[in-house]
Amino acid sequence: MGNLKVAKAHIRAENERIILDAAEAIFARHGFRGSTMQMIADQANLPKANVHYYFASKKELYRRVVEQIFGIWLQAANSFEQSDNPAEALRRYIEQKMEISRLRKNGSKVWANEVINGAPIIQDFLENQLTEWTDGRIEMIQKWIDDKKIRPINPRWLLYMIWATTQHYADFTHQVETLNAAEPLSKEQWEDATETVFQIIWAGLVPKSGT
Amino acid sequence: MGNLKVAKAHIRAENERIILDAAEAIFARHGFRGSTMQMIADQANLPKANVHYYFASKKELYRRVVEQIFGIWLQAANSFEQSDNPAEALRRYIEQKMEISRLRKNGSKVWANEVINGAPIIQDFLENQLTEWTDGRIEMIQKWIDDKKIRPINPRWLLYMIWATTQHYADFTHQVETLNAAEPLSKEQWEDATETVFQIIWAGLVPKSGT
DNA sequence: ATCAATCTTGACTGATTGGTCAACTGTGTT
DNA sequence: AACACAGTTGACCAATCAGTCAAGATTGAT
Repeated sequence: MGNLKVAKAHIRAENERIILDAAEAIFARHGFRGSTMQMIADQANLPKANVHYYFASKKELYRRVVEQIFGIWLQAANSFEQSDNPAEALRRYIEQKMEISRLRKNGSKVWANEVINGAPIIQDFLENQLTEWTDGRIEMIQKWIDDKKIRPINPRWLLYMIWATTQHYADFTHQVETLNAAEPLSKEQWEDATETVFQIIWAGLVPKSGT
Repeated sequence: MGNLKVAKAHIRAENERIILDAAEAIFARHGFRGSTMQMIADQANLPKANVHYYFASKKELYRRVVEQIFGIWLQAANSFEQSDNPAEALRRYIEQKMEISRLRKNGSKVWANEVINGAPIIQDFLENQLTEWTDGRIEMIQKWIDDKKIRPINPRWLLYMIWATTQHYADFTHQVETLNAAEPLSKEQWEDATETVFQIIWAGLVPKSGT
């Protein structure tokens, strides 16, 4: 009796995963309106009607994709934990965000698309979780400043700088690769870029020296 | 005789401008597929058929919008001229790019949208003009490094950092404003953000001191 | 006044697409 | 074997939208 539900739930969970992954890829490449349920169905290797069996509407499917991305984003955010060693905290956060840009390009692109278009779907996320998280980190950075661990700059602009720089490698992958002789960045290039981003920002925060 | 053509050309030029501006605003908010010719026509206060009189197809209109943006981008690029004073050149370039982010949000958003989606329309721009320009600037930055005017970093990642950081304020306006109590950034905030971006990057490039 | 050219516009059309539906399949339980 | 129920699927429909068209308005030159 319970077995039946579990077995069925397993199929459901698996198909939902397949469809969500397909949808993320399609939404990333074509945006919300540019993606069709048929494209997503093809990407998932399922008939369109079957996609609608699992997700009532295109909007619902999109919302699920964006929610999933926000979850990953928050996870990375945690790597930026309370710490009185700014260099370590910043390094960890930048590395984490660059890693997400490398491995979860599609998610980042969907998120960017959503925000560029005024966040019609996930405005509540921005207003609640994101605002709360940002305020917390700003306080933390301010404390570093008060303790003279870094130079006095506006913490908010620093955060935006880190977000922008790291996400650039996901959102603008196409541009980055075009400027890299149409090749994806190699492992070495990713590491070098990450290190450079950290080095410039960190040296920019502390007048004395690097690392 | 010539007069006729001039008079007509004037009307044409004016209407084309109105439509291009309207299209830029609509494409920025809704992306290519999300925008309808009807929306653009309404924004321009013209009947839809009239828009089609000036621009044969939606794609052509879009291409014209993107080309216009690329022109502005190149113009800013020129402010980053050959100079053996890195601090001055960088400051000028960052200020210019932040100014564009402030005044030409829509253009930047359309560009971002286009690149995120794999640049289906303007791939040739990326491959030619952008590649050429980028290579030139990289050489220039490398020279600064060789002359020990700035620390040895990979010039390419520095350029991406500047692009990403400055364009963030245009592309992610909605997020920035949500995190600013739903208010646009004030004149002072724009100036402060610009100065902070420059200060961090510049101090990050030169271990010795600021400015 | 006449004419030719540009410009304007409401009405229409063919193609696309989100979503529905009813018939069907497979599986595990009794 | 009979049944219940999750899952599958092709065919269909109503809405939307890019683009067309043909009839008319405007303008300026002669």
